[in-house]
Amino acid sequence: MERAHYRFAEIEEKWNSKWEESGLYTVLEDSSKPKYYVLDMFPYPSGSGLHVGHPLGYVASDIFARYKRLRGFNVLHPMGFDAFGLPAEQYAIETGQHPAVTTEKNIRYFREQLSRMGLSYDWNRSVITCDPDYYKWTQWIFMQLFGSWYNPASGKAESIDTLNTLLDTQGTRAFFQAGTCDKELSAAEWKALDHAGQEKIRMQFRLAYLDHADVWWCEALGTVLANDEVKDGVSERGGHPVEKIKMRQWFLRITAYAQRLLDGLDTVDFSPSMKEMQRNWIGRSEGALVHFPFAGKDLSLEIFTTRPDTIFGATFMVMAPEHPLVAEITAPDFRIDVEEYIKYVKTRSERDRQAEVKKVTGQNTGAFVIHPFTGNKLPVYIAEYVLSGYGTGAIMAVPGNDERDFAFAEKFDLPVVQVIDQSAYPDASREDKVGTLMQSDILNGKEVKDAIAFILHALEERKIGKRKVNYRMRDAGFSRQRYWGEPFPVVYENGVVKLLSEKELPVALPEMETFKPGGSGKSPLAALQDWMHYDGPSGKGERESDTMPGYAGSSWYFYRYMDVRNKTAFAAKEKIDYWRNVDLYIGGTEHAVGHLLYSRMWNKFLFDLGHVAEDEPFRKLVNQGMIQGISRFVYRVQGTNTYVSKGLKDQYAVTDIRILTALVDNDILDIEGLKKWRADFADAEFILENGKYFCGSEVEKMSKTKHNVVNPDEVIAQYGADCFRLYEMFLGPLDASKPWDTKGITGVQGFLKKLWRLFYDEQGNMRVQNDGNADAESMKILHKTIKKVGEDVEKLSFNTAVSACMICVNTLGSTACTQIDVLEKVLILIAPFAPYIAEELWSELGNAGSVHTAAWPAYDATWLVEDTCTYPVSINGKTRTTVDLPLDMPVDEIEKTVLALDAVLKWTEGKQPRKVIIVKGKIVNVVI
RNA sequence: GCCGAAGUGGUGGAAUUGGUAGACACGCCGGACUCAAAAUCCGGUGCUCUCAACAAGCGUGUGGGUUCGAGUCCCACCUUCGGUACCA
Repeated sequence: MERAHYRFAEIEEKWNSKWEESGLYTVLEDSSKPKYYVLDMFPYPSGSGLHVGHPLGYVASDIFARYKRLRGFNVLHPMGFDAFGLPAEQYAIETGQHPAVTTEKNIRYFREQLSRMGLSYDWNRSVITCDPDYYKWTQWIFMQLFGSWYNPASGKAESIDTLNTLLDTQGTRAFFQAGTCDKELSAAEWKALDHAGQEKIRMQFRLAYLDHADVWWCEALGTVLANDEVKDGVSERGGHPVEKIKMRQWFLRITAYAQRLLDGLDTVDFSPSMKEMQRNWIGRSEGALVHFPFAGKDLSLEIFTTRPDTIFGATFMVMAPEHPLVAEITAPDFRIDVEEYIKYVKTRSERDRQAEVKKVTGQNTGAFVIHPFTGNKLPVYIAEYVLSGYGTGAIMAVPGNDERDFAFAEKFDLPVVQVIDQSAYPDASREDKVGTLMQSDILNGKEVKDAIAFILHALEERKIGKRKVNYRMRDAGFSRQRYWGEPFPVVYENGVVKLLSEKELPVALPEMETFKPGGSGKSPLAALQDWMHYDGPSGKGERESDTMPGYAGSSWYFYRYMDVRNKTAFAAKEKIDYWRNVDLYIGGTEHAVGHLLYSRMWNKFLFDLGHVAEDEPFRKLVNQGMIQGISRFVYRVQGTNTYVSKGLKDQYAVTDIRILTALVDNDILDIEGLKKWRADFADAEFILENGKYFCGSEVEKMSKTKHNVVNPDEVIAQYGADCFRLYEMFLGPLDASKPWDTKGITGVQGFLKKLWRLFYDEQGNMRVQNDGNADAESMKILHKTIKKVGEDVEKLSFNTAVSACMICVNTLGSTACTQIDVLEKVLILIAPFAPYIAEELWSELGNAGSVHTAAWPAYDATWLVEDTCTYPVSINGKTRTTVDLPLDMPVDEIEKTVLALDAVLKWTEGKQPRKVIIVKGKIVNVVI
């Protein structure tokens, strides 16, 4: 191989196959080394392949994994594919290609792309969620969830058997009182129930259970739609009307874990903002349940409020339009209007209902409730701003202390009563919990905090209501009316659900010709009558036609990596005991409240049952930012095929048109390229500036339709994987979103060339020697860099680490350092970032082993000491001069020297300074 | 709307976490090498006034505040991005 130039293509191909042959990244359990588990959020293998945004996190985790290996850890660093999902199914409906086929093709392409990047995954441990050997265990975990309940007494999940024992001996009374069961039964009454009746009660406890819930139904498309597929109240495809309908569906009782999910956040290393998002999502609030009896009926309205102190300010009630009592309590004269309003609400998304605060809608039901303290009659309304899923689906409206209630009262001309005197708090808003109660009978004169405590006591004493901790989070919907997901391992016998036996796992997804919906909102599977009808070891009945959602397979995959081929368990106990949990998890913030909460819940559940070793799955979480694309625009003069350069576009009426980003270099358009790109530009005319056409640009999400996608394959082909990796990191901090502009890559390319040049001269002769004479400047920069890069990598501040490497190589170039000890250490520092070139040069120095199994160098602090220091001298905050002083000069000595400087005397005009500010032994400011 | 984040030169970003703003790169300008180009190397580059230098002034989204000192802390606002429960 010619040595004069850095030939990345040859080097990378050579080492890629050598590493694979030698199994360099194969990892086994090894109790002699500390373990470290570095995990990437696995990708959904979409049809368009990877773009330059995907590898950001993968490169970062790879650098960290390599660094940890150099530090002596046994590192588990796997990768797999989250392969079930909606896009593959939609593609199948459109093209008739089986999702399994397209998914497999996509995965192959993803793997090929990933393998070029020099990522040190142990591919032997790869998982694919749509593989029956994998989803067998997803189904198995579902069976455990179905067979378990959350025992509030022990604070953890237990087998449903312990619930049966409790019910047999005590009935449901205690659960009824706690609000977790809707029937109050004695032990005898419970025992008297038939199987179906008992199962109905047990359903209220199981961690995976059946219930009814809304889905978006589109009559015209004959299918259930995802929220994403509904825009502005109509289907995104075709613009057909949609409405919400109720369907029987599976749920996971994640709310049982609400408090533990909240508490667990204190034990993990997530960013404060990530914890905040999860806390807000869980949304714990302390308040009260209060019963307001309906006038003239033997019924009461149960409401939840966080402000029981304002109960005397309640002037009306608002129920969610979906509230089960609405039909029953509506007065005859109001029935038509109420039904009309409910129909309107059915077309509204939950987000719209909350988002449009300016638009106040609602409807009087004609019913009244009796205020339990005053005996006043209060009208009852329904309104979309009250959601059925939160609290009890009904509120007492206190317009004096709630903005939305106030807006509602104004619109419907309802009374507003001020019950809190906030005059002592002029800056407080209407909703702040401060002030003194007034017009509130027994609460008058009390501060809000005391009033809350007092009224809670009064409510409980009079049996009108009780304290209640409420969570905003709802149970997780676990059914999808889709084909491309895990089938449920259940059978319905006369409408009563029952698990299949473990021996029948996996319940394979049956083959299908077409993937069209199964009619009346059912999944495509409903059309497979042979499959739907079950007659096997577990009895006779109907199967479940719904499948599990995307998050089922992704909620536990990190355990399967520990023991991918296990046939008898999702992972062997001893492997889980070795690897325990994920030490560093890297992925996007978009999963903050979805995937990260579900997988934490599954983990806690598996932990309760003794299947895993740790209560939390992820010790440390780092969120990488999104890499955006730069969209380029040309400006067409309206009604012509003439395009005007950006600087002149204001003189015309123009339409902005996105063009292929690759056709633009440094804002200047390649006109010939554009003409060839698309036929409609073939005979376009251009109005130029200084003989050039300047394009506009905008930073946006990378997507095919915006023509701004940059494919890593092309970048790697042109610059090499090492260069690509370095540039991904050099772009900016890991957690920031930033646009990709390939132009800047020449900077890191130059760095790699300079690195090469440290080892080979222009004739290709090796320059490195072993004469033991590195000059002081080389030693200083080396040890400074070891310290800096080590600290930066620990902080995952890879952009600054790369900068430090650049400075180091530049400096060693100018000192003409050829000393082997120095250069070997530099190679180890660079190895995690640019594994190929480091390996090549390392082996060229005559090393037998791999640079990736070397030891991270230690720095020698004696080389980091400076003899003098430049002190800035500021006077009244402005830097007036600087002075060089020895580092070991005592502080009072420094002070004397500085105060004697001409520049200082000039500014103080001989006066004694008022104050001398010294920070870390430096005089930074002299105040006159 | 609600929850979370970000805003620093022409561009990506750095800043010891309250102490010399603009490290390191890209781009641009000038120079060397070359018949020429590419590549490479050297120098310059926040803005304003100035032929230029010195000096000065202004500068971290906007408006206030705290401080000897604010990109960093506090208050209000603007813009952009992520999530908002069936996209993954």
